[in-house]
Amino acid sequence: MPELPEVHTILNDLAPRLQGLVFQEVTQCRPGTLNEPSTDELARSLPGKRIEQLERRGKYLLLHLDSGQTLIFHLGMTGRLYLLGQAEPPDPYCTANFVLDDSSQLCFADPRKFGHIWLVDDAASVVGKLGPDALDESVGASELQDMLSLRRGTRIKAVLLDQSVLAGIGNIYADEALFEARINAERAAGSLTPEEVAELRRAILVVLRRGIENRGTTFSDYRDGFGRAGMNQQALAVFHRTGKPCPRCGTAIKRKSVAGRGTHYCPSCQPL
DNA sequence: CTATAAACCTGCTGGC
DNA sequence: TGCCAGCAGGTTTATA
Repeated sequence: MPELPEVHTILNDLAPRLQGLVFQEVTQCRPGTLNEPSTDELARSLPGKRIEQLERRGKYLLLHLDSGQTLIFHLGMTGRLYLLGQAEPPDPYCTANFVLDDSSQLCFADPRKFGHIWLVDDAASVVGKLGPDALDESVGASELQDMLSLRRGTRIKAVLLDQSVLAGIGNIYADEALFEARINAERAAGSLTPEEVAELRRAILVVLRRGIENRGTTFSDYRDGFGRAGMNQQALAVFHRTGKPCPRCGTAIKRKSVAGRGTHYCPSCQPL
């Protein structure tokens, strides 16, 4: 599940390789991905346009073009966006292949087709509703406190997953941040003490930065901008570790559904 | 407002 | 060993 650290890793990989290149051709290898406009239309309008700058907003990757338009990718659950090596065989799940003027190929592959590609005149039409980026250091504990007070009756896990509050946190890093901050996922957002809010803000930054340092979390699908697996799955404390010992106290990690999401936690370190 | 659920999709897991 | 039902999950949309 590509979340902020995974998309950030892809951004870091692709930005130095793509900046300044011109699209030559777009081919569709597999139907079905949710493209707006269609891949056919992308194939008609992208060639000749130059990539000026790459940007990440939450889990979205933006390619700003010299036409003033923005090509935007969201990887959904199983999406990959990577540079295909020269002799590498095509990705069996490739839904769109972007050929650039240095003959490198950018492959968008997505087995479950939850991903999206947009080409828009105004990037805000896609990312305009996002809250501040979860890595934005200008968002401190007091700003987070204000956001939580607006959603004070909602469970804290649901608030963390809400991209209009903070952008970029998904199921993996929500569970990890709540563990790091020793906060139960079912707590009402408004019930957190100022100390807990400050701890949560710190924890969010810690787990996201660690995820980036480890080049993202790969359980099965995620790959970086060169098609390689990440390493952060080895650093996770609770996510996907049901029954295994809590790294802090040794208690067996539990899993339950909170806000409609599989939620992993230490029942001893994160009491309700 | 809040919350839950369904829909999208398909590889994988678990049960029989 | 093999088959199949059901789960997983980001986001949007619909319904309680």
